[in-house]
Amino acid sequence: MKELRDKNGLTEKEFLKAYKPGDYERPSVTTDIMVLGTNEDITCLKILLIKRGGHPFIGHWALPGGFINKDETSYSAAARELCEETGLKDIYLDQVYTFTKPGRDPRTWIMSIAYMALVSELERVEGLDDADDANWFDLMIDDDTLSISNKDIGVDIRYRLEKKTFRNGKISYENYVAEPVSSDKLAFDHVEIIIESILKLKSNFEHSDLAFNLIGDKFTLPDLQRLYELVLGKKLYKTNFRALVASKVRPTGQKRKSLSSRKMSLEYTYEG
Amino acid sequence: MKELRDKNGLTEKEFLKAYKPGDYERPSVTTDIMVLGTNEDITCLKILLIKRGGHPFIGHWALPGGFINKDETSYSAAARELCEETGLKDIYLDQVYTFTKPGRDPRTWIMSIAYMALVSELERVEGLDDADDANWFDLMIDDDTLSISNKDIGVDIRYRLEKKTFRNGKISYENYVAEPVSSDKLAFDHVEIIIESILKLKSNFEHSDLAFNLIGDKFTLPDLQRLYELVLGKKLYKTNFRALVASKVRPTGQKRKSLSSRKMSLEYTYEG
DNA sequence: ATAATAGTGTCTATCAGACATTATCTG
DNA sequence: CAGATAATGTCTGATAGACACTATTAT
Repeated sequence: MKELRDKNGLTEKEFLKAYKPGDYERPSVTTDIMVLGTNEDITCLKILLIKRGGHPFIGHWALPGGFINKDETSYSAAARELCEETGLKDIYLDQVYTFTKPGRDPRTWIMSIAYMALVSELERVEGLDDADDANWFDLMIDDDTLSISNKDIGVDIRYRLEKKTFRNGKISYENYVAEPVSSDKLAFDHVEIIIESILKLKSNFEHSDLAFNLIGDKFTLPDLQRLYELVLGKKLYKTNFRALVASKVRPTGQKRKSLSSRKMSLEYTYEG
Repeated sequence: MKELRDKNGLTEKEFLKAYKPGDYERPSVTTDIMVLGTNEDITCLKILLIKRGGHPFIGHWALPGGFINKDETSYSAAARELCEETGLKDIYLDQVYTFTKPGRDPRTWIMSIAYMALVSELERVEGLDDADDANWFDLMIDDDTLSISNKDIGVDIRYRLEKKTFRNGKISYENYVAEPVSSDKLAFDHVEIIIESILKLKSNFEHSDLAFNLIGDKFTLPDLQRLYELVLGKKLYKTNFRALVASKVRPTGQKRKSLSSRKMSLEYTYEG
């Protein structure tokens, strides 16, 4: 069983020794990372974008990311790029989807493995406000509009969303198609990456502990509830919300002001 | 805004015209497809594997799949490979995860975008039993063992599963690590692909209509329930199950024998 | 002092879990 | 006919949705 030979009479060892990768074309593969946080009072999601300094899409805003090296996984590449470009590390980072449509990058054949990163309020500010061309943007999404804006630098990128139904085997599912309605647009197919990631975040949010990556180590329940309401896009009932998270949190015994309401409230921490 | 020039003074058009992909190394990218079905009486999941005819892993069983071409998406590549290798088309096909660990292919740097395909009993048999080296295997998975076997051809591949906890940001999640316990093993990291895909199938199964891709157009409720029990790995109560699927199915008015029990039962169809 | 928010109590509709009963079918 | 399975009815406990009320807090 060990010394099987192929049609050329080679063992596996001999085959691998002689192996030369073919001459057919190969794609470049990048990671693109959607980094999400919230603003001070948890009223708005924030997304981190980088201004492109070279062609293509020069001057356009894009997701941070970069090419994957031969000796790393896509996860390590995403973590490395994130740290290099923003200083963020040890944060939540998860693979979302791989984008492969030919022509998605006008240069050449480039696939992108999309990741989603979540940062809490406390880590969020660090070293970014004055980074060369990185900036946090308000991200707002509802049933028919996606908007990415930053008043300070006068950027307002808007897409109109249209629901479209796709079939897959015997079942069908809905997805959004984005049409730009502002003169500013995101680079590449990064809108699609953002939409896909947001949908995944929403659908996992209620039944996982993802929320605790978007809030500090110590928090109040009103703040946590604001966060849930912000991501899910709907009001929740206080009592029901507290029952939902009761088993996940533990009171610290302290009190603190809620970030959202500026009122005193009991402080809690995540029971990991 | 249209005629931005980069540091070399080039417009985007000029840049793209002059663009030469760098000389740095690029990975090959394949798709691997986990095709799932069930046996005649819905007592066992079936997985489609192909026997490798060349190095590496010559003689080992592997997921069907192949390289992605420059002019197609990973989805089209998966659909194309599936049709070429098995004749299956117009079936459920969905991206699962992209595997990138260096060394996962002993030849060279190869990433794989994993897909999951679901086929119903009726389409399933078509043209495969005597395909060169493709075969359906019984797939069984529980908390500590994964087994892939086919009595007819005397194959019994087994892995011991160990739960391991990983951290991601502030939260932690569990995953399985597989150790082979049979002399036969799957090619490459295909065990990991199978485990990841099965977990995704299970977690989506209850709250989606995935099930209807694994059963014929017309079916009995007892059969549909067997399918749910098989995938979820637990007994369900008839009444509760019927309440769950009531809104998704419609009686045809006919009767037919259940595949699982061989008793007469009302026939239903999927209300897409 | 007042308006807003925190914390808690409770009522209800819904739904999953769990049996029980009767009808029907196969061998 | 006997044993198994189909179809349906109903009870229970958990939980999400929905308000109400009181205590606290910021301005």
